[in-house]
Amino acid sequence: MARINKIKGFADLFPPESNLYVFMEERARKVFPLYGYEEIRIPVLEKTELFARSIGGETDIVQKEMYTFADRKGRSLTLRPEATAGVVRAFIESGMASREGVYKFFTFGPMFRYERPQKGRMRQFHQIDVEMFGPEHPQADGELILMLFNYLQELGLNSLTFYVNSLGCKECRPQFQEKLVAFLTQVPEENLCADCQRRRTTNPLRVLDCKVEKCREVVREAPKITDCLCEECKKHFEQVITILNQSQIPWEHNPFLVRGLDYYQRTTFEVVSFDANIGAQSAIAGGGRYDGLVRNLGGPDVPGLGFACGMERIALLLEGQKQNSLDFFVAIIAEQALNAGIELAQRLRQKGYRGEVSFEAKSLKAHLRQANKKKSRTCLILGEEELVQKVVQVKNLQTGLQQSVAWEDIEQALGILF
RNA sequence: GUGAGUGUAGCUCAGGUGGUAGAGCCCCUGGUUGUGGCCCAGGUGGUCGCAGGUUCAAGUCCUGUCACUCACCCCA
Repeated sequence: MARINKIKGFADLFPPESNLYVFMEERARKVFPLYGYEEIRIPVLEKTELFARSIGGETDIVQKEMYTFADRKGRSLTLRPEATAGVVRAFIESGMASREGVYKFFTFGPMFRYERPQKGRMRQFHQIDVEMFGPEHPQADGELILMLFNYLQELGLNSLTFYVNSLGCKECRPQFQEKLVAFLTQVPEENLCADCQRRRTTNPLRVLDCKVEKCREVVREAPKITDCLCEECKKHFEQVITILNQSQIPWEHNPFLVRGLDYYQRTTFEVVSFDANIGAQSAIAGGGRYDGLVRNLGGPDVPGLGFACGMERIALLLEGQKQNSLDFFVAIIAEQALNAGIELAQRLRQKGYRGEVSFEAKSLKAHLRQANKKKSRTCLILGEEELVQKVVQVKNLQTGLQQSVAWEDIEQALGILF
């Protein structure tokens, strides 16, 4: 029979790799609640319109990257390409948006984008998503970035850079865009790459983070958004910076940081790694403030901000870290001892020890090889003699020391023999 | 959507000019009638991505096709 394989850009995760994901989730559950965030669960599938309206109809995500299907009644549904839209929808739909206060949530799960896969980019990928609603204060932006920093440290990640920028608001951004367009139109065509020649009319902000060298030269002379901010935005940005400085976050102002989703306002940020292992996709997290979004999706005018971490990319940085190991491995060398082995193992598990029992009697040599391979700390040997005397041989696989232990003392012995 | 590269054992890969498949690792067994990791010996395992074509003969040459990888665009 022909085999059926997984579809392009989707992955099966097995140990040891899967352990990295467990680790990231575990640390998220540890760190985020320290700041008052609670975990939520929301659907993976939403009405297509939700994404078109929140992310922006002209963005690449909506234009060419969405997994969109018609359901059995012909309604257009889309697998979420990012989490924020769904969280905002749920926030409004639950009625929470209409009650005042500060709301803090985090969630994680799969996202879907129809792109050509490459290193650090999958069609089904996973994000850890954090959202906060309510505060308009710059301290909220600052603390959010601080929490992200804290979380990444908790994962053991160092040498990261936080790029921070402000995109202005509805008032000042259009003014800046005008200036930028004016500047770009007087640049000789041959000084820009083909993409940017097109972009300077369709999406001028994107020219700012083009990677082509000659474009970057042009951009160096271009007007900077942070020089064109209105008073309010400028003050906001300065206060965010104050928090970043007092928190000793390794941050840099990147005036060319433009995010690909339309809903961002004011603060935006991105965390990048220069680790060789991560490939060309160096951004491991990104986010910002999206003050108009809740209203835009039919809710009240509640400010919001948040970020997402790309788990696949972080996994590349963590690679090979987490290896599961056992506390004991029960080697059964006599058929009659199989059931006693199960019983013994069960008692140890009730004390919190992790271990496995062999389900078939084999040579002791084969068992020890296996125990060693599974990186078990000890091997419990159960054969004919032990069965008769109601004892078990406990061998410490690190030291090689071994001793006979009565069944009723096994829990205690395992504690000592570590 | 664009470009480049790669498909031979579970994994990493050898296989000038065509002559009907190899190594290392892994796994299993034995060397030690019940003692692992090192060493030694042996063993399991392959429709050479798939389909056509050329040829007495194709892993090797030609055509097509599929898959994967990396990069661009863009994003986490």
